[in-house]
Amino acid sequence: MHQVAAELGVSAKTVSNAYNRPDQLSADLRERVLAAAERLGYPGPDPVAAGLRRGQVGAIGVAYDNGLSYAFADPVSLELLTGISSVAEPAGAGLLLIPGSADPRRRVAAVTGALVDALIVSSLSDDDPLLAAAITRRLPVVVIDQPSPARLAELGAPGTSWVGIDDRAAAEAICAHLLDLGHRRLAVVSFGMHREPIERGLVDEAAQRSATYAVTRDRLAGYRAAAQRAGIDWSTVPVFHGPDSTPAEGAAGAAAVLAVEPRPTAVICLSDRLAEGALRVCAGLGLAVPADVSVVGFDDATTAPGLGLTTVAQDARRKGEIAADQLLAAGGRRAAGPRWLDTRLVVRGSSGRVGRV
Amino acid sequence: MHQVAAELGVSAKTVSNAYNRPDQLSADLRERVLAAAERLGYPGPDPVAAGLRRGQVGAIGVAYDNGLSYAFADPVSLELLTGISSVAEPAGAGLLLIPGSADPRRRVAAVTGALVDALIVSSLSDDDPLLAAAITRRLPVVVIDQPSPARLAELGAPGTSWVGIDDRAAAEAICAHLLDLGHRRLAVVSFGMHREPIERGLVDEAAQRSATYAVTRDRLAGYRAAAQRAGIDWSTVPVFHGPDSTPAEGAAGAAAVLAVEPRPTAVICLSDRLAEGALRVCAGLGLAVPADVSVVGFDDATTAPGLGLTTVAQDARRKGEIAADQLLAAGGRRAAGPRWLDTRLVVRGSSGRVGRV
DNA sequence: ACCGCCTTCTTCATCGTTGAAGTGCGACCA
DNA sequence: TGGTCGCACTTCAACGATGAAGAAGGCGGT
Repeated sequence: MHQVAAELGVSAKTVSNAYNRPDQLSADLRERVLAAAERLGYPGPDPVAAGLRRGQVGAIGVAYDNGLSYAFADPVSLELLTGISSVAEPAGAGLLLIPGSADPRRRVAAVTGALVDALIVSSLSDDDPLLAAAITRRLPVVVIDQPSPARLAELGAPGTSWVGIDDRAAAEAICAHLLDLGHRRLAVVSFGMHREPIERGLVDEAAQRSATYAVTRDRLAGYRAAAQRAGIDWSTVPVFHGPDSTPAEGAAGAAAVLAVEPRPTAVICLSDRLAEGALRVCAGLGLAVPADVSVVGFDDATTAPGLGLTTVAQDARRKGEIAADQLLAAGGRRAAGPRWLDTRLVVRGSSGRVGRV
Repeated sequence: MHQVAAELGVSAKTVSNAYNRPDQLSADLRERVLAAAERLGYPGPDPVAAGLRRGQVGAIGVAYDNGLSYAFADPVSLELLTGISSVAEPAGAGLLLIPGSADPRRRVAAVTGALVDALIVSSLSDDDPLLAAAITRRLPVVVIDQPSPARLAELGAPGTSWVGIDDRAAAEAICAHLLDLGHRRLAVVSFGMHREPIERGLVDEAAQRSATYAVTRDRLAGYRAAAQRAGIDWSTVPVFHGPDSTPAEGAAGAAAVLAVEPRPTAVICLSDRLAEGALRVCAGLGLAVPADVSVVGFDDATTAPGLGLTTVAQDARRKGEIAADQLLAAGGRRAAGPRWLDTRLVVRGSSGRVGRV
């Protein structure tokens, strides 16, 4: 920049203005500056330096629990991203997808070193150091889904907002739906309970309660509450747990719980992706849905209507929009209180009265 | 940072080292520095300033022709993103999704102002000013798909690499497949030809040739070449053109071309997403596929097997991997030559011999 | 003729770091 | 006992820009 300025015998500030404040100099001089820049191979003001000086960089960071390829594969997190970008994009803000890693140190370093004006963190376990790192940066932060607002309060993060749903109540509702249909032999297929993956398999109530993913914990608690209210002994309900929310895990889980005798009449999956795998397994076993087994999911993902899946709808896109709005409005300075979005039971063909029709 | 240094009576550099080079100071002092930082509310070294000083920021920018929500909706661009992140993420590099905009000035500004070490630009029209902006920045740049290497050479962008496929040859192959099956009455459903959307509708050969999206132009040229070689008068082939590559546009296009008399026996879609819409329309019209009409797509997207769609497979994920590799290896300093990936005809149930079986 | 104002540019200081090179000092070795 | 080494830290000088405030000149109004 100084070279260009020297070339024309003007000040560096004038070159700067040629790019950022065209009204601050004559059109003629501006032309000459731009021409000289071209000639000297000056690529224009360095955004990093400008960002330093201005104190903002025009980007929002997005950090996930899982890796990026997972984020791109999961319909719900795509909805989230879509929501975020639908607000950020018109505002001219970029989205920095922060690289994940199994190594907590690298995860933290990526958040610490991200060149962003604000952060959205999503779906972290209660003990994820990534959250602390985000808070330490003293940037506006919005947490989506988990950890829960309660946990945030514990961490003493006053500048941190939260958006999510009442997972427990939503889970209760869908379980109640099955109970209303007469189901008494339930089974659950769950996704991850802890950051450190524990063994795939059936887990007892104590383990369920100790899940460090709030969403997992709350949904399980919701199912349990509804079941117990209906007089079901929860210890007889097989709860299978795998690390991820993928159809493959859902298939593995469904296969495991459907092997239990007496066979459950309803399989409750913690997500639609798990349910997708469960439906596949039912088909493979020759079990009719819902005549032999009812299968329900969670999320009402884009795939759910096609699968005819009974599920709980939550508006992931809206979550993203709200989070981004939060950060862009008022520069995200003021943290809003926790924001609970509505959920809605969506009954489709995968759930029905117990027993052959 | 200086505050923390002053508090302890050490130099600023030592504080810096406490964060970045733990081996450069005693563990004891490091502890004290970190404690003092905590006490004073120092959030650790500012990544922007560090980025300025170091000359790199640990992020790769990704700029699209379309907006971000489109990128998240399209299976092929998701594959691309997955490929990019599968390489960038383990390397600890973030992905900055650069906001799109209908206004070219904003598009350009977003690229000019992005805090990144390198850029991946994808699917731009030949005349998109975004590309020039990317090149001007003198960062390593990889272009995916379009503009073509020829156009890049024209622009005189020596530091710019390219990854893509031979769209023309691939298009020729799938058209030849239909011709081999005996089809003589072809129709084409195309996505965008120019950045500035022109009216939806049928377009003649001159318009087809003048498309500024190289991919569109080349695929159309490929279909045409194969058809003409088989003695078909291309001017009799209805080519419908809509702005986007979505099932909705595919449906609109298919409806339009299937209304032409005599009705085409094969509908060639420029993408699997368009073909998805075309298949829906066929079903709606009561036309059996492939007995009444063959439908083919392009891309072999993740949705294609489920649709039973005959298509041309291209490895979008691999493109992303190569692009990211290119930029991370050797700091992307050296631009590699153009890199053509293979394509492969994938025959499924949506194409068959002409006429009722 | 004088004043004030606008336009157009300049000066100055600063944003917060970190590479490269330097200093002081105890330890180790012959 | 002198010399060399390595550790732990410091000094210096950028990295490249831009906000705030200031100065020169021209111009219109009274």
